Amino acid sequence: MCSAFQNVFDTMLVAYGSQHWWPADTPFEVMVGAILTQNTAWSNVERAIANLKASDWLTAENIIHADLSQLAEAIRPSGYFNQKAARLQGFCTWYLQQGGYDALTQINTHDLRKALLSVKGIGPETADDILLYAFGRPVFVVDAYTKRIFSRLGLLKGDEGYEVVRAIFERELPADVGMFNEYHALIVQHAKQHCKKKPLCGACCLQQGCKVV
DNA sequence: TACCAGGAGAAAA
DNA sequence: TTTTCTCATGGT
Repeated sequence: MCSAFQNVFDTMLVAYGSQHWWPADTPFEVMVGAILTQNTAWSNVERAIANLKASDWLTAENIIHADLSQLAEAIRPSGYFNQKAARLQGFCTWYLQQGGYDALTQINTHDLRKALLSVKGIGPETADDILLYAFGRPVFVVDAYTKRIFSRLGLLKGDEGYEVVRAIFERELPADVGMFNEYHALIVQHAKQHCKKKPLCGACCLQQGCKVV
């Protein structure tokens, strides 16, 4: 099988190379980063994570015991800091109640996704970031870039909901963790390079080289 | 100055 | 059920 979605992946991989995601040292750091990056540029999240590391607050135990206002101050650069501080503590409370990382790895993907979505502040994209990049589950992460780029390519209508888009990608592609990891990272890289505002800029590899366009 | 960034939840219609 | 509003910093 060689779908249009496979062709887009091949084209971007040739253009940008392997992205080596997620940019984090531990699975727990992936989870924290996934919450902090909601509607926020990653460069701002990096500052917030550096502050957490400097305060030794990059563990679930230390986050829930941190003073909420001090925690908010540490993550201020990532924006929405009051909201995200409360959500980080809420997530970490749930995380420890579940028994931590090793206990969560025992749960099947469907149930783990459902459990993550039950946590306040964890929506579908954040849940899928965590499933794919922290737990290595074959889940396709959909973001605003995904909808924008694939709508312009004519592969999506553009008004589909999150779960519909996710189902399309997971139907069109093999359930391969390595590929899903790379695919989402390449979409982000592509969006940063090109096509932020224009309908498909001249330098866009998907316009010049992709067979589906 | 205005817009956008690796969203989510609550309130309003 | 669908749309709108709120949360907020930092770069362009």
